[in-house]
Amino acid sequence: MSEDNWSPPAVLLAVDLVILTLRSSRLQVLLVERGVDPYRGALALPGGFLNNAAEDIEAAANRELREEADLDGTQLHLEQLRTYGAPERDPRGRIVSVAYLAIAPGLPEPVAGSDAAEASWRSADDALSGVIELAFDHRRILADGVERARAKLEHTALATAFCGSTFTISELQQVYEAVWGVALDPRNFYRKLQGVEGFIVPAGTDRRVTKGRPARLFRAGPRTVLHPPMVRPDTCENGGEHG
Amino acid sequence: MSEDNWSPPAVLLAVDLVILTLRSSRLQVLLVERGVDPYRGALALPGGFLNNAAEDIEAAANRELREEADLDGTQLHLEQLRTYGAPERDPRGRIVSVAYLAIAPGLPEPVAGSDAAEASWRSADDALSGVIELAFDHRRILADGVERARAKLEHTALATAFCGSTFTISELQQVYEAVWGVALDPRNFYRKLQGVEGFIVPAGTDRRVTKGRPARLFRAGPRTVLHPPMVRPDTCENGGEHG
DNA sequence: GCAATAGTGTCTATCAGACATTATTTA
DNA sequence: TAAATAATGTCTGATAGACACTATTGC
Repeated sequence: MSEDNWSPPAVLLAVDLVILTLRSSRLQVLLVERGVDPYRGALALPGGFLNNAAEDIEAAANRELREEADLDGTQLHLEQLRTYGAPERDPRGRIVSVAYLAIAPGLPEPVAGSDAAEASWRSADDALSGVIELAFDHRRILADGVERARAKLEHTALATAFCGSTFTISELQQVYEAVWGVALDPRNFYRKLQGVEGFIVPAGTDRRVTKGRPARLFRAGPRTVLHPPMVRPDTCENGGEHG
Repeated sequence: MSEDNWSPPAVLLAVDLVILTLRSSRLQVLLVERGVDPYRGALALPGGFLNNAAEDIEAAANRELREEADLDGTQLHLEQLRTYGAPERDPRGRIVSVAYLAIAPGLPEPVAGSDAAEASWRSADDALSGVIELAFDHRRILADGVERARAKLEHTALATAFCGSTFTISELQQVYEAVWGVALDPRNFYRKLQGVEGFIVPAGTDRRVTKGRPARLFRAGPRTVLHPPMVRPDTCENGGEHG
């Protein structure tokens, strides 16, 4: 089965980042314009190769987050998503990419002139539907990232990662509505949220003033796993309905 | 930031398999005894390097499934679990491993003399608790695999992958009980299962004869996503953690 | 005052959890 | 007959979904 002088093949390892945020109540993803072939000029997920053979993969993800998006990985949610390694996924050769999912609070457009000058926030829906074309298999990676975020909103407190350190309940509702792509009843949402102990905790007596009555401010609570979960409304998916 | 003659470092890519099954109503995992250094003689997850630079990663997982476990990947559930790439995880050098999770129906002990002669089913609990020591970071990989299986039982039809082509409702209940490590009420379980349309469908008029009244046989239905989900009983968990 | 948003209450269908009962087999 | 397991039924507390109402701001 194995020859005497067989030795395992080496591959190039890259990381790609699905960085999601909420801007103007829409789910957006950070994309960069490629400056080199292949796919020069096309949009792609931020990412790059390991710096050296000793660099940890998650450290590489944090480094790309800083270099390409000007974001601090210690301040936002970052988790490994999945590894993509089809032999033909990159025309340059055998490149295996470990994708990471990052969730950031709403941020301004990356500043021109910075390291992240080529990066810009784009509509996640446009990228998913193909209105915006992505290089390589990045559309698939994005789809997996968005689906991961959707699923984790249900049973973890991930939604707070889309918000600043303090937020109102309606801001949190906008996160759920934008990521899930559904409309939620504010009153039921309010009641449900208050019922899950430790999900959100009051943040002092400050209020957020906009147009109507000022809203109370909260911050993320100690609970990360939601019990019972938030329920995503039936979007008549999959094999059917229910009994 | 990048030197002119910089080139990305290469790494060795391996796959590791978390193969779970149910034997005697216990969750078990397939482990192999290592015949070579490092960790010679210790138990480890089945796995190995890519055969060549053109081999697809999932194909490599299927190949290892066949070579090391004598299992046919097309007949059982196989999904990518996670990638492990800490620089020091393997004393031989920089080896990045893509772990896969496989779920198999209850099977006999691998036959001595076959390619899988070194493999044997072991208690998943023993391996998780440290009673059985595993090589490398394989205990962590196993823990992630078991947790993935536990979570997926809740909102997918994965449980049927632990059973043969036909099964009884109580057999399916044993899957949930063994993987979750809880006791479930047979009557509520029965009612719940029948209520989720498309999860399981009757398989003819045959019955499974054991001791008491013969049980109806079912097979997996078309539905893969459970709506509403099966609910894992409160095991007074959480305060904070995440992966 | 009006418009707008925040926050609370109430009803109801559904469902999970507890537990009783009947049915069908082997020994 | 008893023992064992399968299958069905009933009650109850919790809750998701629908929707009406009150509260507090800016204009």
